[in-house]
Amino acid sequence: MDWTEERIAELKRLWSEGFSASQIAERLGGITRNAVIGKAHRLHLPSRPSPIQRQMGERRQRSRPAARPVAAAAMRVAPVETVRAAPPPPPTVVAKAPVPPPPKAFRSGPIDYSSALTLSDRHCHWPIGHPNEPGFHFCGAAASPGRPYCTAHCQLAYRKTDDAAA
DNA sequence: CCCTGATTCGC
DNA sequence: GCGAATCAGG
Repeated sequence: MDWTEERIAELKRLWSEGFSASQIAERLGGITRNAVIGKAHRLHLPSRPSPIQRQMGERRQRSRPAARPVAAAAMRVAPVETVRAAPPPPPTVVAKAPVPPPPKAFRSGPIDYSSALTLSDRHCHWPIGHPNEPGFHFCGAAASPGRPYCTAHCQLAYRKTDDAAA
């Protein structure tokens, strides 16, 4: 894979939005996180503080999950059937959501997820982008143990408050 | 072990 | 310039 203008732009965008190198690598496809990091380094992209701590400590990097779009897109893309399993509630609205949404439910459905990652249970199922848009994909980062989302998105989806120390 | 980004260095 | 291997770390 060569670094086209588009890919570089995407790299810069995702990198600046706080996505991990592996996330970016999967998003761009065909490259490893090493390649991403190496390229980012060469582009003189600002380095991020400390990898993990950033996820845990801050939650500024919202990634606009497709809460409603899923349903809307489903209607256009294909007959809705099993897609209704709503993706995680929007960060701003999830404030007091008592129970998290079902994990993998929204993985299956009429929507063409060909662009989505091949997610294992260990990877984040947080939808990113609009299901009907080209760039749509699932987060794909390492998920928290026993959870469908990565640490960053878990906070948005579950609104945990008991792991302040963690 | 899982993961993270940073750096090195042969290509 | 590229990125695998490696390093240093949570």
